[in-house]
Amino acid sequence: MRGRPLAGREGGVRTRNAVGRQGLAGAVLKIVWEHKTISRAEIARLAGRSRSTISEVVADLLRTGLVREAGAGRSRGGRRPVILEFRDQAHVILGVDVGATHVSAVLTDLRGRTLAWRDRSHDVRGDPEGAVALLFELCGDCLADRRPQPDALLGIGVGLPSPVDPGNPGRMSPRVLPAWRGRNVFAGLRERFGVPVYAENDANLGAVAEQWWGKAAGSDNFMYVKAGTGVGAGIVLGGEMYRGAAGVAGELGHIVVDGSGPPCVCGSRGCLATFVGARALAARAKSLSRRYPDSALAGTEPGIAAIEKAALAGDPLALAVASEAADYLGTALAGVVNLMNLGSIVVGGSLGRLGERLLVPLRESVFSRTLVDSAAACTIETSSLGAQSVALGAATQVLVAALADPRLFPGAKSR
Amino acid sequence: MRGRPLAGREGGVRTRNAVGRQGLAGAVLKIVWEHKTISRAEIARLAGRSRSTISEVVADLLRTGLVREAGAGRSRGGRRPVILEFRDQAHVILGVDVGATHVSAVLTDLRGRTLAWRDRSHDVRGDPEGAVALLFELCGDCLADRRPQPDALLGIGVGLPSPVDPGNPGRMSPRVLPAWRGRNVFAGLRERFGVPVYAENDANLGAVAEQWWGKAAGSDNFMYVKAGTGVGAGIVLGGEMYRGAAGVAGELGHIVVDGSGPPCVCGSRGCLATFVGARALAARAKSLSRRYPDSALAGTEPGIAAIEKAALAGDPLALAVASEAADYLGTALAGVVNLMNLGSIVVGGSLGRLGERLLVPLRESVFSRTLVDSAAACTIETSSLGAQSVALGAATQVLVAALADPRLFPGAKSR
DNA sequence: CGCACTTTGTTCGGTAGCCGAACAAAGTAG
DNA sequence: CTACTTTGTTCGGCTACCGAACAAAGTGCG
Repeated sequence: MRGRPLAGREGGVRTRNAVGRQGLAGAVLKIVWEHKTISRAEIARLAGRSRSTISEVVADLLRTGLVREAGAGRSRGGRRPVILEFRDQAHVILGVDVGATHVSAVLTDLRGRTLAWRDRSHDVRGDPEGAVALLFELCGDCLADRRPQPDALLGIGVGLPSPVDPGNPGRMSPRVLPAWRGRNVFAGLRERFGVPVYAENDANLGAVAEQWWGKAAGSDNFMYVKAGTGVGAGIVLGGEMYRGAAGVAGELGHIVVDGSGPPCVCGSRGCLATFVGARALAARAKSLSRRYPDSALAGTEPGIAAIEKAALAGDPLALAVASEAADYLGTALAGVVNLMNLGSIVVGGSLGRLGERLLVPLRESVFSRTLVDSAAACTIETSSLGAQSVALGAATQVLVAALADPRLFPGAKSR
Repeated sequence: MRGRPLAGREGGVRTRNAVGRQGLAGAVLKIVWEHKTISRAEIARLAGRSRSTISEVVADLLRTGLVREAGAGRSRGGRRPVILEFRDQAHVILGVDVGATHVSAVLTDLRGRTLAWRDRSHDVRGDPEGAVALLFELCGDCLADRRPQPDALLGIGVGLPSPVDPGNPGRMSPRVLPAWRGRNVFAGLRERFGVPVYAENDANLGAVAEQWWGKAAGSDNFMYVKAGTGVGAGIVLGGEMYRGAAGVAGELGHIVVDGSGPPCVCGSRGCLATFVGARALAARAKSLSRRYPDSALAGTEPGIAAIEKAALAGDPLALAVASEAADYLGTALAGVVNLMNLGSIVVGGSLGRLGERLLVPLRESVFSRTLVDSAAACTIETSSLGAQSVALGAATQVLVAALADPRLFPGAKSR
């Protein structure tokens, strides 16, 4: 405690006056963004400030070009309000998704709309230098597609399959990308494109994407489950990303779902990962194939993509495998729902793409194991954002940062 | 979204100026409380404010009697500072613990020291009116013990074995105390003693007690496990009590630890509650008694208290039962630790009182199932606060509220 | 249609909270 | 003894915000 001066929010003290009016400006900007069009008087009511104060703040925002006046609105029994409009096209954002076997990039506007999109398979672990080059290339390609004004680029968000300390994005866990000297990559991006770079764990970004554009919109306590090669989760509590004591929260794969199940690398038995990972699904498909001789998967060595495809086509073997996985996943999620009293769960990744075919057995599994109070409060859905999910979340985290502090928008006048 | 004006904290906007300087006053008061003795200049450094501002705030606090000047401190190379001292005896607090089978009350000072203590067995569910009368009686007894100045009582905290909505303490889940008309009891307390009354769930209060006076001090992300008749948890994340989407977070008992275990009332199989609840422990002791003919428990129908007592005396049957329970509990906690990346776990209730006899198998169970990153960050302990734990936490929540807003201290001059 | 009442957005003076400079008091180090 | 620190107070000033007042522009009722 000694020697460490308070940094930022703490004990309810307002965040050191140095922030000046940026706090209120950010709140107002976010209100305008949320409503798309809104009057000054309405902002004043929503923000709990006087009209005079809001007028001043809005005058600043008009100067930045993020907000503009767009005619008169409908009267509410008196003078007609001046409608303010958030300019979604004022800036663009790059979002990058670095997976284990692919790199992709998306260019979005300030409303999460995709302006350009690139996806390329690549063995990131085997060729990390190549992955960095590819990352730069895809970013350049996306920008070339739309040729935004200079200074229109707001920032770059990067998603990584590894825990990321947001206060120290260069120092990521070396387990996944040992060859990346982190900081170099991010510093390189910053220099090449001349904008801030934000790094974050991929499951967390999936959660951000769902929170802003997907099924979790409006939910303050929810979990995004990324069920693909492995099983990870991004957890949002009280509207904020939850990272845990050491920044590695979200490891869903080692919840025990069958104490007498097969041993797991973590030292336990019957972990979720031994039933739901890509390898486990493939093995299960193989061992069940005798019972389903007509299945398209019978006699093959199916990968997770093949199982996903077959299940979507209604293949009974693939559906049986998915249904079993859903039952185990539901067992784990039921425990989480009971403990955390979540408002919603969104499932993404390969399993998430199965939609109703996953949801029916999954919901059955969860709701048969939860207490009424908690269960009534929790909705379970699959993601609708598809393969762009993580890249979209990566772009969104840049938007989040800028909406909270409008000074991050290039061209925002110093005042 | 429409029509609902922002209430309190939201989107980083400061909490409506009506708070005035109380925010800073609360922060300063808490700093003084934490340091017990401290100078104005040191407060200024810790709070990140100027010395002039802190001087003004301190002048207000001196007038309330909560803080006083206590001579000169050691020089740090210049003029000697005036030492300010928090007056722990300025006020007293009542904390009440209403359990399923007992009612207890504690009177504390502002440092969590017990000034008076009453504990009485009572069938709360069978005789709710009697429980209310007993509650009033014990509060009166505690006050009679010490006869504090009129106006010295700061408030009353009440712990209940049921979810409590802190914004609406009268409307608690009717599952536990159907006969209580909630609001009447609290309103009655408020009127009888003339102070504010705060209600909260008992496991949450156990967590508060550990956070302020126990093993979780300094931990921002931890869980308090109350393992007695049932299994519940109080969860603190980011330093704040976590309540979940509907205020019922903390239901630990229905995490699955053995998918092929016995059926549970919740609809699942092999829930933690089927292995660790009071009933499960008793049944297990009975079925194991043949193997331990020398045990004090052999041939009896042991309750949880008897098992606890025997285990503390080293009885091999009781230890075997406790050890098995620890293994199951550890299985569930390992999943939670992996998912939530907690900084520490404190175990209270009957099982917690076993100390090392529980901790050795429990830690073994958890750490053999957790990944290095998360496990390295998590300490596991048993509570050292004993039977007063919940009542102490109940008193503490009153202290927390008052430290955050010094206007709650009686006699604080208006300005 | 006219009149009373609303709502919006701006202007302007005032206030509360906080800071920084300046200062006196009281110390330490050489 | 001198130079430098640290503490705590005083005081002027800045900034964010509010509220009152007002003009502009609307609605609704008689």
